[in-house]
Amino acid sequence: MEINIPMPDDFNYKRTVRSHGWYELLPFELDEERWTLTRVLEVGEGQPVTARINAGNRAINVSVPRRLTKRAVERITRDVRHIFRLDDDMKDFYEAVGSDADFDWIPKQGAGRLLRSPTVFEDLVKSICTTNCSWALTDKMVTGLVKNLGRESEDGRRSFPTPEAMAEAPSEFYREEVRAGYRAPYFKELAERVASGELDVESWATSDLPTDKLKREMKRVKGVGDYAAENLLKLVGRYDVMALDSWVRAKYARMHNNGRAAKDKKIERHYSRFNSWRGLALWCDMTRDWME
DNA sequence: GCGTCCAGGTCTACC
DNA sequence: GGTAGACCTGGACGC
Repeated sequence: MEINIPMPDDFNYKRTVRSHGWYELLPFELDEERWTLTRVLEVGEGQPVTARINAGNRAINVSVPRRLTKRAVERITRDVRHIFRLDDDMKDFYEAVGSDADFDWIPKQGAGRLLRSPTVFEDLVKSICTTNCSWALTDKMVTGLVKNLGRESEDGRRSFPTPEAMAEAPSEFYREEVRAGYRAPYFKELAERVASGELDVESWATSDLPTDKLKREMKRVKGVGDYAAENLLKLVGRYDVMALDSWVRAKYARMHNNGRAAKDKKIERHYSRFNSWRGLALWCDMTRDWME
């Protein structure tokens, strides 16, 4: 069956899909020729469903291989809206960057929506998987989690594991199968805290806490330091943080500092005129050439 | 084939 | 609050 979800006029499907590396990590898969984004989604009690997503003229088209209940359709619609941030109001951001010659391409192209997972838990686990390793190892760790602990859809693909499924797996599994190394106990502990209800990470998406307090909360999770917390803050819609990592520092050096390393303070100053949008302006600047 | 470095960093102990 | 050293993995690189 097909589900059509209206999209805002300023929404750029391709820019959003390739807004950062998440589209390369299971349970996302991108067909770069057809621009079909495949994603295994949970629909509640029943078996997960493999959704094939593409963009039409005015709506996002979601194709699923079986007829779903009204409740399941509502859940998929909610997830797709969340993943592509269709409800984000980009007006203020576009106004902030639109009058700057180096950034006016952003509103013109409809960039700035960062692809995210259906749950904060998944974004959090994946953020930990990006720390202190190559992208190839991040991919390997996420693949290990999904293939071993995810629930199977009808075509054999798997969903992202729930906190409960991750809590049941022993620490050795994370070390030996997922190849998570020193992160192994962090995954186990995080999953147990979330599954037991002690830690509600989904509330971070709608939290009223100021950014610095929310960041402190996030950093109480083992394995989450400044970079991972700030990356996650961007994914929950807080753009007054930079999330500087070695990739951004190297890219900034190439783009704006004649190939020489720049101090973090200097990078922050470069985008400070965008105030609460500085983190998003930075990321758009760094990834401008991804679609050129 | 082997050793070293480091990648989309974080934790702990110590000052 | 700031910093040094340890920490898993695996690909790239030099020898």
